[in-house]
Amino acid sequence: MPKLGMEPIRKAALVKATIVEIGRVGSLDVTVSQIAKRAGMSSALAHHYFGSKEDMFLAAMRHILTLYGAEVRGALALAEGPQGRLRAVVAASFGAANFRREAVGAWLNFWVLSQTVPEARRLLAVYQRRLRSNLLVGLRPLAGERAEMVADGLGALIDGLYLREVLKSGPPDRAAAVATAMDYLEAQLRA
Amino acid sequence: MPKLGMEPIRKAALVKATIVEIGRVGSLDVTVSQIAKRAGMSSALAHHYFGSKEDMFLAAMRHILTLYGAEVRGALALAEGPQGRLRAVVAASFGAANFRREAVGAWLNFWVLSQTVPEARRLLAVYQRRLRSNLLVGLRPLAGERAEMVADGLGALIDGLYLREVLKSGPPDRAAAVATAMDYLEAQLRA
DNA sequence: GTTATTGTTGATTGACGAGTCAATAAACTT
DNA sequence: AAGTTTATTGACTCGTCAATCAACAATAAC
Repeated sequence: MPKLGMEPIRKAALVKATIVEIGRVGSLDVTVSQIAKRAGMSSALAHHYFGSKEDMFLAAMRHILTLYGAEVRGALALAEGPQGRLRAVVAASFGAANFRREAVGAWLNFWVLSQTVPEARRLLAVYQRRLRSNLLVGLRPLAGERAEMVADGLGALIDGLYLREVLKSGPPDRAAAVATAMDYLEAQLRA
Repeated sequence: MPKLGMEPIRKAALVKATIVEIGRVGSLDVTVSQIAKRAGMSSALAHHYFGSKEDMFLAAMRHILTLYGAEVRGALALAEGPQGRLRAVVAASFGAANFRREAVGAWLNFWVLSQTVPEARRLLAVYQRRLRSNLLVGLRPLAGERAEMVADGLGALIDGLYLREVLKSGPPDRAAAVATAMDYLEAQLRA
């Protein structure tokens, strides 16, 4: 009963399933069959739409980065003044959509992937640059020439908070993460 | 030509080789044969001394944590006053022995491992607790009741700096990492 | 000098998994 | 209605790899 125009639907389902499975298993050692099964199709079909498992990983990564980008852009649109912008970026980084168990687990594994796969490395570099530049817009008026150092520190801190979330049990504590990051920011701006 | 007392030598060689190979390949997808070859023996012998690949991973992890612990303890022995202690812990965290490419790569992968293997998780939790408590000793006299929050932030920041090192190319910049961490600390203590 | 004990490996087993292929079927085209 | 394109899968190939085994060698123990 082949309806036409299945491609985007199937691909979306596979991307979602990839993230969920990576998060569930906790590593990139997920089989294409597992992913395909969760997405409700055969592994052959998964290979039909994506050429390889690596392609699926990369598509999943792009998806997560897109989500993140959208959340930041949305928050930034409502923000006012440098302080508001900074708070918006930090809050969006730990937004409910990004800071969920599966996404965080997937994130960590994409970091690993970036050690081997150039395209994955590129994507992660894009994310880092974007975060850095978003922070700098808010920081320059407030921290002057110290802005760069503060941005680097805050960026690393955010990544570190993601990393630590992996070890924790129970649901992610977004408020605590935001508090820690904002605390850093306030301390730096007191200078 | 079997000399006796090979066990500790072989095991040490395997542990070292495990770390190097994980760092080189950039993931836990290293074969026992690769590790054994680098350590100058057959894969069968590797299995003889360690029951399984997982055991090798865990031994490698323990080794890295031991190195780190030793470096911290050494630095702490020479340190004077709360400030000195804090600086010592931070500097040791980015010490030449720990903050090398292979070790950082291995570290990241152990984080991944901790998602699946309880013992790996336990080891990482021990590291986190130790770091936190080391920081708190120095922080309590200086930051009072804010000590806990600052310790958590600094801990996450250190992990984040490790994480970011993975993406960088070229040799690790220890000085920059220490500077960023100390900058955070000074900002917090200015309150 | 026979008998454990320790060190060592090549060959083998057994399982698993990525990617391909041939076949089937429904839709669209002309 | 014949032909083309899209959707879909079960079965298969081919490679890889962790783990085991059987065998051999050298040292220590008695």
